[in-house]
Amino acid sequence: MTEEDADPIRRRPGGRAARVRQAVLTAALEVLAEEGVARFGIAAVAARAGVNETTVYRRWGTREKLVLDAMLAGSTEGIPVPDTGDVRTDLAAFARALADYLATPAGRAVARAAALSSDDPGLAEAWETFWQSRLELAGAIVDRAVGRGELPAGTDTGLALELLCSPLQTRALLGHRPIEPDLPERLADTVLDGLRGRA
Amino acid sequence: MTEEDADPIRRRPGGRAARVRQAVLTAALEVLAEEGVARFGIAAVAARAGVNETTVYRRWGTREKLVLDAMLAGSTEGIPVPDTGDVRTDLAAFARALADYLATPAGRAVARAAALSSDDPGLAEAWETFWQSRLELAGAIVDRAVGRGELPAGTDTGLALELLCSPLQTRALLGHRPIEPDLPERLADTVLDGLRGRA
DNA sequence: CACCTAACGCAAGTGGCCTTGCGTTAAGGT
DNA sequence: ACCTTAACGCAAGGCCACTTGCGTTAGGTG
Repeated sequence: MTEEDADPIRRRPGGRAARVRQAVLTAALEVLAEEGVARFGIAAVAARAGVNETTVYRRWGTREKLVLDAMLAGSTEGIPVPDTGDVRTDLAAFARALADYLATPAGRAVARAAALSSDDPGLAEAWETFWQSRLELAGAIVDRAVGRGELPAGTDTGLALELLCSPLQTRALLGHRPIEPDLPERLADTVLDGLRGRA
Repeated sequence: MTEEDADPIRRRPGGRAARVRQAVLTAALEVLAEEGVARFGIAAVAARAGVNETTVYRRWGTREKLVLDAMLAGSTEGIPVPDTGDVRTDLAAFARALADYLATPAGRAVARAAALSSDDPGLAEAWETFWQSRLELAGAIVDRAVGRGELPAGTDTGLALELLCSPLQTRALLGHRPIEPDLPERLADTVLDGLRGRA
């Protein structure tokens, strides 16, 4: 059974609706990157998308839901996950890519938006899946290292990535303090030593 | 020379002004803990403090400044910094205390508020000093360990605390995902091994 | 092609956040 | 005790996010 057939109302995923949706989401990402989360408003998004304000309110309801949907839709291009055959190189490169992304207006906006809307249980769950999918991709770095014997068998992939990424995320969120160029590399080194234990 | 004398306007730190200030700040902390950052409003704070709305707006101006001031004023009681003579015990206890604090409504509110207002340069600087003072206190744990020879001489105190604390902060900020009971201890262990390097 | 209706545009209206002008209260000095 | 004025209360108003009712457009179907 398909879920579309279970829908009591006949939806119209065709032409105009899809066009409007795409225009609004891309406009939302642009406004988010330019104005920031605080000044992010439905009116600006609607104007840029060439769509009436009412339409946006009816389809998404609140700012938070719109931001979330825009993130999910625009998350096709993510942070690249390197695979050079060396854990240290991979982790350092990934940390640097994340740091660079968080330094962009869009990156800052994503982090802020998630922090904002994590009060709502429903939205929090959606963000959870968002982060989860991201972390699973990067988890391949650690898993491959375990397979090659570079890291012990019982290594906690999630803990490793949290140790590597959250310092960067925290600086971007609470942050004021910039990310030094050598920070990603130092993080990767320290985390690796920590995972290997006192060998 | 005292800085009060340099002020061109005669301030009145006495009786009523101080009473109003204290009432508003405590009311702000209460509303912040109960309603969260998103629903935090000047009207609710003024009503609870038994003060007119206008007074709050004139003294603080915006929500962000009020929240920041309330945090700074209420930061006298902070997270205790243990000193048991063992780094691992100290770090684990501190991480647990931080985790417990971030689990409370007030703790969540503090983190969210900081993430929200970090767009404004002036407020970001004020928050920076806030975090800085907190981290310096906890830095004593690492410094003492270096003095005892438990950690190498070149240990980066700031990096150590960031590795220990930011995973917890990130979970509280973006988070949905609860902090497991054993997470603080595992963080302390892994970070310690990382700092000691491949010895 | 003709019909149905989901989805959009338009415009008026609501409520909450924030500002402003003016009169009143009380702190602090003489 | 008296005066000055910082700080507060009150009330009116502006601004902006958000809602709602209704008419119109255009996707989808027989």
